[in-house]
Amino acid sequence: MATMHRMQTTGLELFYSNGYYNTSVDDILKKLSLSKGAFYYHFESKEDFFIQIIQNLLARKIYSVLIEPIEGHDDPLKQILDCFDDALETAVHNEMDFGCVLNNFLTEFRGKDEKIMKHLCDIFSIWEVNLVSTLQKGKFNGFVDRHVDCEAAATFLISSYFGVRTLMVGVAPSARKYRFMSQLRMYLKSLEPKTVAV
Amino acid sequence: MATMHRMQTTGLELFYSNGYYNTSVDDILKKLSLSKGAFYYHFESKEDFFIQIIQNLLARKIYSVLIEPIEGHDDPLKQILDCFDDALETAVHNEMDFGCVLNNFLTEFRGKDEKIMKHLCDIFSIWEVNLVSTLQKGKFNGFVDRHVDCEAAATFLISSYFGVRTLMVGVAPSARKYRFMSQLRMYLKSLEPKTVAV
DNA sequence: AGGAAAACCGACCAAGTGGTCGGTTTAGGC
DNA sequence: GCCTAAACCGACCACTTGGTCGGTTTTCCT
Repeated sequence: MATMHRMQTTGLELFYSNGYYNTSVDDILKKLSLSKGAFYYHFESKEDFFIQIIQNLLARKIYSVLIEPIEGHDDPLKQILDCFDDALETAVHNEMDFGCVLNNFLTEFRGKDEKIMKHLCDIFSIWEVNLVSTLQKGKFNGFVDRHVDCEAAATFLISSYFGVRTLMVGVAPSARKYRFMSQLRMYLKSLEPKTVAV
Repeated sequence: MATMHRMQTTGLELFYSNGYYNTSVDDILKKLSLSKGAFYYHFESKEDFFIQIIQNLLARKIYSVLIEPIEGHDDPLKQILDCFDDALETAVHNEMDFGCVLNNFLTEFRGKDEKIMKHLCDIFSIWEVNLVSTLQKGKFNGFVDRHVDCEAAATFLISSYFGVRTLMVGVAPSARKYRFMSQLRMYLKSLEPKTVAV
């Protein structure tokens, strides 16, 4: 059981940094000093292996970093700002950053492996739905202007997050983060309820 | 010379839809009914081949779609909005859309091939610099509020564009485009000069 | 027509790929 | 101690990869 978990952890590490197709099963086994036999005893194929990683590790990661910090609080706009800020700050301090895991895998598997794509889209969908409903609740509670199109806002927020994570890899991540956050703050402000004109 | 050009064109096609590492030289040659000999007569390696594609095709494409339509006009905010709208509309109608070419390659080569990364970053940089200077000119001409941080705005715009292109692939591209554009319009509005209070 | 250079062919190579399988080690219940 | 089954080993397989090279065809200039 411990072996299985170790395989998944280093599997995700390598898949994340080298890509799925560019990481061989042997690469993972070499890093763990294990043999082919051990791998195919626990998993029936490389694809199956990756799907289990998605469900066991990726899904939890996305939830704990991008969903859980936002849902269930009163002011969604402030929560979103803080959540993005934390996530980007973590990325800045991670010298082995390769962008948003979900974004990278979505890009890599597009049109190649439908089965894997389905699982990735499921995770993405959970994030999106949560964001939309959090915004709608914020509207109900008076933290978001009632004219705001919550689905549109969620799409825009996710887009910008995916994009900035890609931009931040490598060149001046800290500066890019700072610039991004300043504009995000402006955008979020435009979602706040308009004070009634005198 | 015609052969060389055909190779680059279909090379870009396949690299774009399948990824660089997941596309073999043989794949490209099979589609063109050419042989290994022809390939290695014109190019010294797969890497060299791709670099030439970047310089000959990718650079021009990015310029004609994302740079040229924006620069040189008066109101940069309107130009950006129209430019993004056109680019996204093209993507919506392209049933073989796999996201923004530049974004995908930047993601794929990160940490793998420094030489190629350099060339990709160069193209990216040109786009970024152009966007910043266009915004600054807009500021000078009174189309952009003088308090706007142009570099931050450019980062934010590029981020959101990269991200939405990824989101639009596959699931409901048209709806996603519409939602994105509505929020982009809002954001760009917040960059307009504030009318002086009465 | 002739000849040389440019363009192209395709068999071949070493290195890797995902996956198989017969066999060995290890752990736990009796 | 014994036996079974889970866990693991590593040689092996068919196949693909990027790249080479000796040779053939095309093209074009004189």
